Amino acid sequence: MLVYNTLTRKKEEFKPINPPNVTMYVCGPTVYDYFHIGNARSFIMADIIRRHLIFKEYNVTFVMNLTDIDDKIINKSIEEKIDSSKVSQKYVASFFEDIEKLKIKKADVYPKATEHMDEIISLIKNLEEKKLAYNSDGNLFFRVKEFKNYGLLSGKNTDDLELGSRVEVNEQKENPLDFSLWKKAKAGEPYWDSPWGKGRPGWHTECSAMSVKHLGKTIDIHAGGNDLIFPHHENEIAQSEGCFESKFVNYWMHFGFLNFQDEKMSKSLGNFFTARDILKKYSAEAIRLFFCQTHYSGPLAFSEELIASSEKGLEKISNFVEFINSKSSYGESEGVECSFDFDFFLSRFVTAMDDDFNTPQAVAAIFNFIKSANKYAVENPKLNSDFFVKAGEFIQKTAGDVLGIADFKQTNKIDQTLSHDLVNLLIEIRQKAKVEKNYSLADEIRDKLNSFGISLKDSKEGTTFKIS
RNA sequence: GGCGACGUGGCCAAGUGGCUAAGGCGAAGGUCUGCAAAACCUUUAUUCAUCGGUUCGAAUCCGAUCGUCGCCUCCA
Repeated sequence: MLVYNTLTRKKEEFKPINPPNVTMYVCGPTVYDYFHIGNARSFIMADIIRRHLIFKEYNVTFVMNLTDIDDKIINKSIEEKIDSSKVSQKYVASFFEDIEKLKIKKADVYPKATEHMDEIISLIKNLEEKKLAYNSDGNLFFRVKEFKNYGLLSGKNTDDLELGSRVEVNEQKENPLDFSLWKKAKAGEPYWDSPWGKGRPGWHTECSAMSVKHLGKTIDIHAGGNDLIFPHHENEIAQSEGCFESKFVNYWMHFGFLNFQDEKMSKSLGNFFTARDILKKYSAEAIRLFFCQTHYSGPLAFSEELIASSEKGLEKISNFVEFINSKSSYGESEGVECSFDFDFFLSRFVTAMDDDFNTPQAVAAIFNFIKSANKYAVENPKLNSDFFVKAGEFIQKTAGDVLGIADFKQTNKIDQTLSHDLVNLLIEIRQKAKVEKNYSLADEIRDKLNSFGISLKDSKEGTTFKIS
């Protein structure tokens, strides 16, 4: 398996520290608002990477942090005149609702910053003892100049950064590049007690502290959006490696942005759609397929038309699932032996995913499979059920388990409900009407069913239906 | 100013030195059907922003030009 590593700017052979175990940490949301569809891209692609590692029989421990204390949360609590913990609770709850709707597997742990104050404080204390951090009137800062590898991940050198005009000027800092580890509480702000007085952790500190606590000093994969490379991940490396004196992360993975109208979708620009709003119009599977059709690392332009076209593409998969479903349960056990080469298509899919999670190629492998399997079934009308069972397994493994854009098992269950028997009964009655050339009755049955969202489809082998 | 990504058919998007340049949407034709809808099948880039260069051979490597975007401040 090859994985592109931001740190080395190359694709590298993936070698976990402790195979078959893999430790994976993904930067989660700051819970001050609903997350937008651009955030969803990162969460979904991280989910797919994890699912593929599981498919490859790795034992993955997946951690996603929830930043539940920070300036934006405090601002929101002031705006809405409620306690900051109420703000974070509300958006933690909505976060879980949304990721469930997006068919994202739950992480093994969702550590919260506010529940790891001891770990955060001891990390900062350690840095202070090593002179990598200094206290400036109750605020703790990291001394960037003392950390040799600073800038390695983002490809920046400290001299260039100093020349940049955008570096924040803060009288309390020895150097404008130094970043905040602990913020002294202002009047009215939430606070935790520390050796330096009342305050709260800086943004970066929590990830270092929680990653080591739940996954260990050195982890296999740390992932997040492109915009986290600098300064967030750069600062995490400085803190963690400064504190523990061992390598923090072996593979750094970063997701490209979702753009809208030629600009990065972001809260601050206001050009965003929340994931929950998009979910009102489009299925989770269509959203996931839309993201899979572009490689995770590149930019992706968002528009409703594009999601709509993915929704259409998805129909090709769900039609195929329905087709094999209708055959696998009733299929003949004594038909023609199948000679279809399932392994060829499965290996194309796996090869694509093994090459730095190339989901566009993996999706192409699925569509190629469907096209060939359809053709094969047309050319070999008396196939035994073996073919359809294997086709179902193929879809379940690839589109189901790994990409999360189809669920063969679930559809299969629905097939066996009473409502299906009832619809089939109506189809039988309609068939009799058709034989008697009573087309007005036949059409009436079809139209009525259609008005309930059940569309009938006549073909040579009989009538099938689809519930929308 | 520093660093980085990108420019492939009507739209989206893989491919990064050599078989016929994946796949999806759209479009056109066909099969099926009492009609219809759906489904399925077939077709749809001698060409990869432009101009040079390297090479037996380049969308793929090198250089220049044009254009787009991102990071350097909170951001997935």
